[in-house]
Amino acid sequence: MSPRPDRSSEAGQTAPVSQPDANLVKGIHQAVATRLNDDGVRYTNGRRALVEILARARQPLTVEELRALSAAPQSSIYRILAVLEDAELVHRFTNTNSEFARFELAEGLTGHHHHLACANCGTMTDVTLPADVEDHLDRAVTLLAAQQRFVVDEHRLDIIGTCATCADLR
Amino acid sequence: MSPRPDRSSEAGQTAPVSQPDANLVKGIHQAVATRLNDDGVRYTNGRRALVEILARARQPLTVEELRALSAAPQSSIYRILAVLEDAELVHRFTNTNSEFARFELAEGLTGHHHHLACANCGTMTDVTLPADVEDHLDRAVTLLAAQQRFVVDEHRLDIIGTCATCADLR
DNA sequence: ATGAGTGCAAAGGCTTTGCATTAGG
DNA sequence: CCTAATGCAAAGCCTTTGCACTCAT
Repeated sequence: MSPRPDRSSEAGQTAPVSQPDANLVKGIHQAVATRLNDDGVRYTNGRRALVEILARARQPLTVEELRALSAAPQSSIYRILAVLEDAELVHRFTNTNSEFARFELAEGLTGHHHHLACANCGTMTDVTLPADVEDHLDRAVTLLAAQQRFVVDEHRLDIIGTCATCADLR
Repeated sequence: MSPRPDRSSEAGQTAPVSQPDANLVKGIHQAVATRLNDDGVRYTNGRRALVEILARARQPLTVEELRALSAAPQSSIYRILAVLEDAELVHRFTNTNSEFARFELAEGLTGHHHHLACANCGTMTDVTLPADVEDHLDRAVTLLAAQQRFVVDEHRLDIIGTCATCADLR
């Protein structure tokens, strides 16, 4: 009668921090700096370091994963994430599997995308739908919502299944 | 620097338990009974009562909302939900807003649908996309995933915005 | 009778917060 | 200098669990 998936074993493959992509990352830092500055909030080393990690990741990360990559204590990580979330620079959510929270840079910084979520190892990777599909979907969603006088702000699509790595391990 | 939305005030409008729809509900009980029986699990009064509430709701409910509608103690609610989740009769997830968990009957019982999630009051309501849009999306998703050797199991689409009630209150 | 199910209260585990210290402008 | 930011440890809060009791078969 397993109540909830075991959290400790759920990390799956280690969190990837891929190749530099220096220009893109630099641009993100710039945007974050500007935004925080406008908000009268300091862009300190600790905050810059976390943004760097999030910018290089190709996927939303958990606090545990961030901790493994960041040297900052948990409380600081949570606090920095809260600051960035308030500034709408970071998006926080929890996977369908209802494990712990995951964090990613806001779409304003990374562009609109969706997630491939592996039901086995829990990892998520970013994906982008073809523009025409996205348009089609967007129009349908707006129309549908309007019927209920619901004003659409955004949509989030998660694709759940089994990732290649987990499939290979079987 | 609001870290997380305040949980206590988030209930929003009270959880709706709409008109009977007796036949549909009866069918759901039937399906649940069969499934649990196959699993060698008893369909007790407490469990039946919870399923009844979920079946009548037009939306995923939190434990707090279930509690308000159910008379059973929290621990039993959580335990019953865990049993139903294990039997794949209930789906558990947490809203983008990262509040507490929400529960709904599995799509096997209710049919495939998506959610209109109000960013203000936190309530969610079920919606269905036109079949052609759903098809278009489904094909694109499968294709996209295949490129990464990701095997799609299902997809979940949440539409975030402001519900009519909250819009009126402004 | 006998094991599954239920209730209560206590424990767990991710997340938040108070307070003293450090660092940024 | 002076306020914002950080670190540590303690507290919070949703959720889970141990144990005794009850109910269904």
